[in-house]
Amino acid sequence: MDYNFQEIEKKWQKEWEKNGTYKVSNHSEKPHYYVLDMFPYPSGAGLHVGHPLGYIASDIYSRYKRLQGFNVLHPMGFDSYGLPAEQYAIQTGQHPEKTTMANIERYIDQLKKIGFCYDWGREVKTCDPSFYKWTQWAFVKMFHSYYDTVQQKARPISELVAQWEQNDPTWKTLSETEQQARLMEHRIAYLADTKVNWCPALGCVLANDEVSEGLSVRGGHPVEQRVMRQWCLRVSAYAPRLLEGLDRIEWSDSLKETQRNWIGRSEGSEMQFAIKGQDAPFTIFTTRADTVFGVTFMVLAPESEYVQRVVTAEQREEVEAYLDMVKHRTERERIADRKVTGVFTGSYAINPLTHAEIPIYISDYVLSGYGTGAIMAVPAHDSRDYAFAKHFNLPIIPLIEGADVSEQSFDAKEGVMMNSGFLNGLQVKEAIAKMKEYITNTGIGRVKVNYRLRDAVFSRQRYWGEPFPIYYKQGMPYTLPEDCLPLLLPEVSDFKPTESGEPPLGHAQQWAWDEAKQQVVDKALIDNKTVFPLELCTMPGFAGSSAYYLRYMDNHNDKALVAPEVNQYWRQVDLYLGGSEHATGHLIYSRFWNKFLYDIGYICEDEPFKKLINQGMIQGRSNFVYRLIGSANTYVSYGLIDTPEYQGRVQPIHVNVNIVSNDQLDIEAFKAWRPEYANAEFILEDGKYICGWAIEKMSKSMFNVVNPDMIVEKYGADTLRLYEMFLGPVEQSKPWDTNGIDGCHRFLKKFWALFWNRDDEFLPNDDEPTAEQLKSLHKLIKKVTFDIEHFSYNTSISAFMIAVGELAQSKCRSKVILKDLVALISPFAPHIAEELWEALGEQGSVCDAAWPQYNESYLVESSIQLTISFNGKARFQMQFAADADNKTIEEAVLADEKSAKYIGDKKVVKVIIVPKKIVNIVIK
RNA sequence: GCCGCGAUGGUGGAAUCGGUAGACACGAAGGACUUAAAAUCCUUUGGCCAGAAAUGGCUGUGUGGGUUCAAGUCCCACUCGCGGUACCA
Repeated sequence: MDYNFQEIEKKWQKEWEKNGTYKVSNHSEKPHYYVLDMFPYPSGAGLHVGHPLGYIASDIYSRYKRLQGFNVLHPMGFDSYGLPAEQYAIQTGQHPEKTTMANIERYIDQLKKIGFCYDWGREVKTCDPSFYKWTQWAFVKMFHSYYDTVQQKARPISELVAQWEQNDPTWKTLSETEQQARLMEHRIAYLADTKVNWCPALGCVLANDEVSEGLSVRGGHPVEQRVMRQWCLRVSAYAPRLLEGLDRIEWSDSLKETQRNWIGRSEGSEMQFAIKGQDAPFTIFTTRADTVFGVTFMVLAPESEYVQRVVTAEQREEVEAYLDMVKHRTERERIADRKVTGVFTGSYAINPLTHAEIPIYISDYVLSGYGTGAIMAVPAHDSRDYAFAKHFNLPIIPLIEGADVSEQSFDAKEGVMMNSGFLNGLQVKEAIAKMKEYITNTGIGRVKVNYRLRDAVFSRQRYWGEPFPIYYKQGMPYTLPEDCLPLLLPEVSDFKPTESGEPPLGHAQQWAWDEAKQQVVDKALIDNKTVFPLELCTMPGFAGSSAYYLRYMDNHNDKALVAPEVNQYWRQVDLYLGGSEHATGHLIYSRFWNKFLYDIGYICEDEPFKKLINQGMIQGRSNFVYRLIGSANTYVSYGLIDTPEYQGRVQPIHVNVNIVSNDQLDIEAFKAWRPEYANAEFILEDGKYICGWAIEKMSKSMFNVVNPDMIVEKYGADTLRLYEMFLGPVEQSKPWDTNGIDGCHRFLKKFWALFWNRDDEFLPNDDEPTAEQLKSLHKLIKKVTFDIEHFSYNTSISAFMIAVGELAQSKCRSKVILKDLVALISPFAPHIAEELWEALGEQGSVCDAAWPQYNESYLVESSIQLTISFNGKARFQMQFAADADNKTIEEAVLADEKSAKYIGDKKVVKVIIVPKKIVNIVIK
């Protein structure tokens, strides 16, 4: 009987669905384990072979854990709000919901064909009202919370109000609007005028992680800086905890490092500088308190609130012109054109130590959002200050002995101080410490820790996102009552922003009345005599993805995001798989969101993802044909392009990889591919046209996209699963090359052939396996167990190939061996495993089998007789952890406890005989 | 610039704790079966050299040093590639 994968896979996928094999219960005596994939954004292009890589890896782990006896939660869902669906809607007028739902259906269809063990009953969609109700709910909670910096946690803002009512006499004198304004400065979700990344092409603001080098990550449109009134999340308050939490989770070092850099902790000092002729000083932040003696000027950020205070009448015009210029420069222009600019304010500061008068400048190299937006400039020891000083001809005072600052600054924190009063002679690090102590004692300043992490801008001027559950009264925002949630996304007449520049929801005036009145006013929870405007922005993409992992635990619950007892059972994601591109976006926001929910007591773990694996990218392998330059339609085979005849005379052109096999072009398919190639002529080598190749991103424009459906059709899901894992380590990026897939397919055929021969005879028998066969099996069990735990699936598959080869060779068909082998392979190739499990007469699904255990005693060599003959030339040296001098081998082995392993009553030590052999010696 | 990661045959990769480098697979070459093709099976396959052969020798993990009886693996310096970040004081 041949291996009919199409029939087998269809059969078992149907069986699993019918029997609810992958349904997971929230109540179980078994230990829990939660394996999660980063849920996909369902794009119109469907899945390509790169997408399932991580899903397959996590599926194998889930199935393995299940066989190990865990109750495994392994869900899938869709991140279905976002820009591409909306852009498509603007272009075509199709409702984003319609295209999104169609895309999701296609994704589910494609995913189901690969045989994942998802519990589809737990599917979530971020655009589903039953889901975004909880996104809105969390936002309302954030609105009504503040961050208590003493307790280092979020608390209800009502506590703050209570405090003020008791201790702050001015509080009661404030009007309601004034009180609201004051509270707004403390809320975790707050409305503020902030400098934002405005992308005119998208008509929308973007978060810092959505911008790269002055261009939007999606679409690559220019981004400019603008001050706008926006919703923000006080992520920065969590910076210390986001940093500290990294030490308690099992993520890759590189990812933790990326987050550490993004959070950007820096320890320094805040210091006050008096302004000549004014009473109030201003404050700067520095990490180099030791360099105060070398300060020769001060610099303010253009947006600094100090600017207006220090500008003198005669400098005003010049300053205004500069501020205007800075304002109109886009982020991209600033990055591209990094020449020194700035302007003198006319004022002078007083150096608190030398009492020298130093000029105050304004320049855009100082950022308003970091520190205090003002710096003391030490040109001798900071390269940016140095460039500025050279440009404006300001003095440069070296402070470190031996540092030559005639050509460039000396930025390193090392050397011996000079020109620095009481710091002279100290090492830089000592000087920093001493100066910190000095400024603290004298009250000039204080020690301060700064973070680079900014608050997240949370408004998007878009249609396809979660509406804010917010209405406005006298210009101040108020939340809708919780029982009005979800506030549904309305229908609109147009998905573009309104002409007045308002977000698309401005088109939904009618809805705002009908629905909101229905939901809010009718409940008489707010003044129904007045008509209140609703917030027209929607939430950003990361809103829906920030807590979705909690919703999977309890996705049908309409009373809570997740019931407390359910949350206490699953607790957190044990293993999370996804791309590292989310390092500074989703993976920060999720941690923040989770910590917030933890603070207010809704969930029991303060880190969402215990262990995280970043799967690598699957790159495309493009193929090329080489057109002879000057010819209309003649193509030269790859092997000839460097011959003298054609060298330098050909032009590579991408060709669809699906009409190329092992780099050999299917000439007829090529002619049929596009009309312009119908009359193509070829200069062949050995009668074949060979294509060149290159590794590039997998994309439509390179014609190198490979669709998993096609692979499943041709080779089966089990082959696809095996091959994706066989390509290399999960965490590594690697190119997809369909050529190699035959090897994995052949392996499954050979595996099948252990059970059935050509004459439909069932081969497994009841023979007792030999010691040799048991040893091979147990070696395999040990290896595969180890490999899965270390996500080293590719080497497991190699081990399977060897094992199956050995069995085929040895004619061993013992059911004892085969049964364990089927169980071992089942996480990798579940369909064929189910079929063979059934054929072996085993009860139930192989998904419920027990993971085979290995027995060390099968693995040990019984004993070795070691005979060493000395030929006078070779050098032998016995190396033991114990001192081996003047001992016989036996004595040395007995003495060696450091390298010893005990298996049963046998002692095994490692003996190294130089030069090359290693022998395990066993002594009873 | 700074931070992180990496570099092994024609290709993807293996070598898990410093111990026979190149497992496993693809591709290639040769052969068997076949009218033929597909499928399947067998042999060879890092490079160089010697040998009729069995086999033996040399060389070899980006470059240059070092530690060690022993280095792809550890240390130092460098080159190249990938990813992140960028006036963060």
